[in-house]
Amino acid sequence: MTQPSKSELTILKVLWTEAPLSAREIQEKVGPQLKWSFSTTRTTLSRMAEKSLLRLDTKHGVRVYTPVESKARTLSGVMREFFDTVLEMKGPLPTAAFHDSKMLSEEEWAELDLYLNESHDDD
Amino acid sequence: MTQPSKSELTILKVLWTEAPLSAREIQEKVGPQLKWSFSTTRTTLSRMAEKSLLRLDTKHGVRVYTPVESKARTLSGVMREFFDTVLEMKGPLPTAAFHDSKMLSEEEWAELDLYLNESHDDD
DNA sequence: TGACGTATGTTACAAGTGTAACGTATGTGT
DNA sequence: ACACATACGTTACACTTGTAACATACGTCA
Repeated sequence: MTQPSKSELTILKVLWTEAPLSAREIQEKVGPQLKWSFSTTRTTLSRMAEKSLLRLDTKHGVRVYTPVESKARTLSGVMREFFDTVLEMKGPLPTAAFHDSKMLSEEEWAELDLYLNESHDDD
Repeated sequence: MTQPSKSELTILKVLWTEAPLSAREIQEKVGPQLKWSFSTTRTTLSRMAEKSLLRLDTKHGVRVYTPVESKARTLSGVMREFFDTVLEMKGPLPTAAFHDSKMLSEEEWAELDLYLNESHDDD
C-alpha cells in the first residue's frame, strides 16, 4: 500500500472526519490551509484515486471521494515506516506515548495498536 | 534545513558512526544494503553535499564526506516534522518512549530532547 | 435555445529522488 | 613514457509530487 504524502495526508484527515465529500467541498476545507487552487486540489484527488488511497463514487451526479483505508490503518503504516527507518525500532512500539495526540480516539488507538503489532508483513 | 530522504538517512547513519569516509568506503557499507551501484552512491553523495547535508574535504588526495549536523540534531528535525504533520502533536514530545531505540546513546537523546523542546522555529 | 456556471478530463511543467552510464583526469608501477 | 585502475565531473532518464491552466461537457435559467 502506497503511503500518502504530506499533502495527501491533509486531505485524508478531512475525509476521515467527514466522507464522502466532493472536490468542491474538500477544496473549501483544505484550500485555504494549503493555499491551493481548486485545480491543484483536484489533481491531487485524482492521483489519490489512482493510487487507491481514495474511492470514487457518484452522488446526485457529482463525484465524491471516500478514503479506502481507515485512519488507524493508514496511520499505523505511516508510523511503522517511520519507526523502522528513522529510529530502527522494528518490534512493538510504545503507542501509549501518543495517546494524547488528538488525532485518534481511544478506540482508534486500540485499532492502531492491533495493526502495529500484527505480523508486520501483511500490507 | 532540508530533511534527508530515506536513502540519504541510510548514508547519514553510516557517517554518524564513522566519518569522514570516502565515496568508496561509503559504498562498501551501504551498497549491498541498498543494492546500489557505486555510481548511484556517488550521485546521492553529491546531492547531499549540494544540500549541505554533508561537508566535503580532501584527505590524502581523496574526497571524504562528513555530516554537517549531528545525529541528534538531524533526527530531532525529522521527528518534529513527523509528529507535527502526522499526529499533530505540536508541543513537547514524549521522547522517553523511544529511549530504547538503539539509534542514540543516552547523551544523544538528551541532546535531541533539547532540540525538540526548543523554541521550534530556529532552524 | 443560448448563455452561464459548475463539473470533469486533459495537459503542463519544475523540483526532487532513484538509479545509473559515459567520459576525463590523475597517480602508480614497469 | 605508457598502461591501467581508480577518482571525479557530467549527463541522463523515469517517476513522484507540487502546482496549476486549458478545454470540454452538461444542467439550469431566462
